[in-house]
Amino acid sequence: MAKKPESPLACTGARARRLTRRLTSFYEAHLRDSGLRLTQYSLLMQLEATPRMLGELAAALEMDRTTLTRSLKPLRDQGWVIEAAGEDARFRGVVLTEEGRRARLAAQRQWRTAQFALEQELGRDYVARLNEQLEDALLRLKPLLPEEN
Amino acid sequence: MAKKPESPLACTGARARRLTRRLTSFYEAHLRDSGLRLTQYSLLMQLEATPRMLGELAAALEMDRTTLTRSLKPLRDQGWVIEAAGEDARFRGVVLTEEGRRARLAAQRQWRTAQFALEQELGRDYVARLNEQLEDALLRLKPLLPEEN
DNA sequence: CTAAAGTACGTGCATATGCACATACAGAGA
DNA sequence: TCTCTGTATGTGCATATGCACGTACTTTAG
Repeated sequence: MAKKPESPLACTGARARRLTRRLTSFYEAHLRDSGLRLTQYSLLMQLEATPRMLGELAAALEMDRTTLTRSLKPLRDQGWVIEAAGEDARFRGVVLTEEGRRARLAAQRQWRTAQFALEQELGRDYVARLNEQLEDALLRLKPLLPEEN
Repeated sequence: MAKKPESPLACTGARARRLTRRLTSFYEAHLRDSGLRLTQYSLLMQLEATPRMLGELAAALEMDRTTLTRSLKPLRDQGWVIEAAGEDARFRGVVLTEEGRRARLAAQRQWRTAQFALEQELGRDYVARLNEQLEDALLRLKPLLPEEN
């Protein structure tokens, strides 16, 4: 039994990237009116749940710390988020403003529309399974620790 | 039965993005020596298979055309790829150079290491299933067509 | 043949992503 | 108190991503 020749499509990472692109464009088509990107929406949701220090927030979202810093800028510019140093001046607290709360609420309605549309497209159960599969893969594939220097 | 409250994690798109980040960093940790990003590797593989016009290539990889243009630049700079106009000067053919072929081959070895490591981490069958699931989701979730103006 | 319509691409702009390096601040020890 | 070290964060650089808009070249209608 010869090994199957490798096709460029055999790459799990490439596939995941492609699916993510498609999903992102799907969600963002619905979020367009809110002026929020999908990432930004996730950010606002996370802040609503628990205001946090920047680093904590990055860990919760599992985003690179520096990516988060930059992702917050447009939200700051819109007045949806405020950053303030805590007692320990090294920390920067990130807080949702009242306007931010409103923006999040509006965006959430559109997000729901998107999620509903996705379930229409793929089937409610299919989406539920997909969520579980993604979640399970996340549980199994541990993030790489940055090299401890 | 009351509806479950929505958590920020309920979003399929956010989950997919997270998994993609993790997979990308996993693969790229292995590809590091080759100097290629995962996307660039996919690109070289695709070119090896069939040299194409830029637009065709973008469609094959399902990448935004303009993203592809920019992604080719570092490969051009490395001398791995050459672009040339065809008879119809509107088209630009993208061709792998001999050096590009060598780079691809070296990268492919490292990609294999990565894929193998992934299978070690998650189990061979699990990865196979994940691939199928991703592929299936891609088949079902059609890409959005840009608005026909 | 010439203007209009169509096709394939590139550029500018705004994020998203992560690494390497620099900075700011706090606590521990001399 | 004055480093030294550790912690939280910011910046520079190089892609990745996609939309809106502009450009170059071809084909087609008149």
